[in-house]
Amino acid sequence: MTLQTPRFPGSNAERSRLWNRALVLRHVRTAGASGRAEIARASGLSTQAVSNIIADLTGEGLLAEIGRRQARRGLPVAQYAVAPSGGHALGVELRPDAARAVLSDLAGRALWSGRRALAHAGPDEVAGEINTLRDEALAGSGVCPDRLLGIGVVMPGPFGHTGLAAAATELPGWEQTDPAPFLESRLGCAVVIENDANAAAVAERLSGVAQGLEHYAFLYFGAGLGLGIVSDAGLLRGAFGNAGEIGHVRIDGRRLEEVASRVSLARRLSAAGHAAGTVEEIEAALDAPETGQWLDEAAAALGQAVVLLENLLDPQVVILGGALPDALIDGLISRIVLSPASLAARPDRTLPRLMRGAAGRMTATHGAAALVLDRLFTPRLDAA
Amino acid sequence: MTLQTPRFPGSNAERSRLWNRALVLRHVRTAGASGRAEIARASGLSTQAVSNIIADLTGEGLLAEIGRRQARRGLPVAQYAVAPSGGHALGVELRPDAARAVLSDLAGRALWSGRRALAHAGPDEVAGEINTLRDEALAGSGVCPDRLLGIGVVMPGPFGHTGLAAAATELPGWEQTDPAPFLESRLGCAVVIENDANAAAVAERLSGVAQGLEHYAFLYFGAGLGLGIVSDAGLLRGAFGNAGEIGHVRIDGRRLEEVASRVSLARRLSAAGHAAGTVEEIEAALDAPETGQWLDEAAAALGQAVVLLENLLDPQVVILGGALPDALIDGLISRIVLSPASLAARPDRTLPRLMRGAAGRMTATHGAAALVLDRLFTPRLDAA
DNA sequence: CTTGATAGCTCAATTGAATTGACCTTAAGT
DNA sequence: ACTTAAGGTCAATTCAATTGAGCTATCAAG
Repeated sequence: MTLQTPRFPGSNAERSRLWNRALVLRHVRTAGASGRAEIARASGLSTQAVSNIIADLTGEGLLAEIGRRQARRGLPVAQYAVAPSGGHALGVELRPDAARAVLSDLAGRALWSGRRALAHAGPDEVAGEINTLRDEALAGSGVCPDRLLGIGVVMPGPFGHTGLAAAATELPGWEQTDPAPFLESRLGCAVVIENDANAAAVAERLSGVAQGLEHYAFLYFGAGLGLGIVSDAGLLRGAFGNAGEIGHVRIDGRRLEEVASRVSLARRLSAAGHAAGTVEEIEAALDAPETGQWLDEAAAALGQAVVLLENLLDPQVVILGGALPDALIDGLISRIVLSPASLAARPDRTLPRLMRGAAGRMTATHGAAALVLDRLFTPRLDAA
Repeated sequence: MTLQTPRFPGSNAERSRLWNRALVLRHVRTAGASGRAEIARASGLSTQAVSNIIADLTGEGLLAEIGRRQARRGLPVAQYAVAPSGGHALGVELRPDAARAVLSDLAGRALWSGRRALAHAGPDEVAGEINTLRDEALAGSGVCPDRLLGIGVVMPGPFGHTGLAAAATELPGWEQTDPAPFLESRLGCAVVIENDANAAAVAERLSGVAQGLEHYAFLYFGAGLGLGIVSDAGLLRGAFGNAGEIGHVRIDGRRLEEVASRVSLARRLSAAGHAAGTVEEIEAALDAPETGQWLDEAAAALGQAVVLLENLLDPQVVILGGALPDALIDGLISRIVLSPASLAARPDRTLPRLMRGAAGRMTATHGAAALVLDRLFTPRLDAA
């Protein structure tokens, strides 16, 4: 084995097993409780192979038999389902001033959540705070430490040096540090790093409105406007992990973020004398005329952006979500008029072109946990 | 085995072998002639596994020992390289009025090329003409029929029913026919279908300027303007295979295709009395003032489009190419002023942000053949 | 000119995991 | 009761990768 994981690693019996294990778990999760034969048909494996894998997984507590059902003829099928408490993931959302965390089980349910203020958001302090959050989460939920599959961390992007003006959201002190290996060595467990939009996109696939979808885009309202692209059932991350910087795209001569973001709404509201620093305050100003004006303007710009995404990426659907009240997302969706001159205006559509994300405003934190769980359910050749 | 190939098929010993074979071939092709030990290090396989695979591949004629080189100490390494005549691919570019074809060897060299006029471009006639082209190609080049790995076909997209106005380039009679399975059954060999931009993008990776790159976008000048997106070393195809419709994207209120395409240039030239129906005629009018005006306007629009792509996809580079004279592509590249407010304006770049494609104006036809070859060199679990 | 180190490679045995085919179990239809 | 259908287990086989011992060719040092 090389030290540097190659782009395409060689395959062998053990990696085949890992791949097929993920295949079994994924089928059980997405298609619901299933019997061996059904999983075998869906995966192309022999029933015997599925049997062996199921024996492993039940032994490890990841899978559980949930009874037998006599459907048609024949022997009643032994139904297996993911055991929610077979594994857990800690999702951490890092912001310059605080870290939020959620401990989630395999079913995606939050067992514990917490928050810690950050005086400085540099690598050392962050590692320490995540460590504390993990301890609190495990203690507070009674979860056994060796049932923690990994920690997902959502950081504000873009990562590395780019031509984009350093937004106020970027974390200081991380310029020289590659977050994933650093945190992995400090925390002693698997760490997945993503930006908020990507995490939100993954969360929707795991337990939101994008279940079963393989191609979609998620427009994420954070401080600015982010974009998570899922293509061929995987995240599109780009050469440096920074794909999806849609906020800086110019629509009608203005950066999309200036028109369609929480910051742009807050600016408009506070100019009119409303407090608009938090989601709650924004929610309180739902009926303000400024909110209506913002909706109209934002919807016009977003409409063009969505058609742009449709034409470039040919997704099954575009999802809107993030740290905005559901009512505002719905308001945007109802106001957005999508051009029929788009790839996506196909007559045989089954899904709407726009949907609202299901995860609500804790999307990013939940998404961080979802990143870890997603790895368990996604066949991969490259690691354990 | 299921009949429908599942999204993620199960893995077994035989599929592992196929995967690892592709891994070996890919290394030898991209890194040049190599010895067993080097391939083993790069792939993470044991030297023994590499030995066995090399024995297979040389037996099949796909790989050949090209001598031994004593570099440093130790036993001189037996160097292996792809045997160019070990396999061939027929690339076919379908247009409404004609089909062009190239027979290419494993090294990407064209051994034969030809063209047949099409009276009707419906499925039956096209299958017949491709059959004839194959026979002519094999006869004309002396290649053994069982050395033909497959046929790559480039068709004008978008495929299926979309909201885009049916361009004049679309082929009639294919509305009800899924091209790949239809042609596969008619031609009795593997068939790969793509649009022109995707094929061009793959061609650049196999033998052009994108060798070794895993993230890039190819702006393709065909009749209109197409976009091939390579992400994570694979084509981004979208839910219905139509990703990359950049021609319909609006820049400053106009469809990009109206400003930056061969058709737009031809319209401008012919309004000024120049013939501009073919690439040759366009080449003859290189110094016309209308050409200069077109270059300025097209470059301005393309500059915005490129920054858009950079921000959405975070590619290593954006490549321009297709059926335009090299001088015009170079003219565009030199005129395009890229905003520094872009993800791609990172200080540590090693590649320019824009490059000209290497394949010239037969890009699409060569790309069609490259599609077939690419499969041989790309590890895949899903098929033979 | 010998000797040791280094690197590449081969042979034979082992191991991991999937497949195959025979057989068992349970239920529905006749 | 008997047949059919469906799910599942057991044991043997097969495929392909790994492991470790041993061979070969070259360079470098004594």
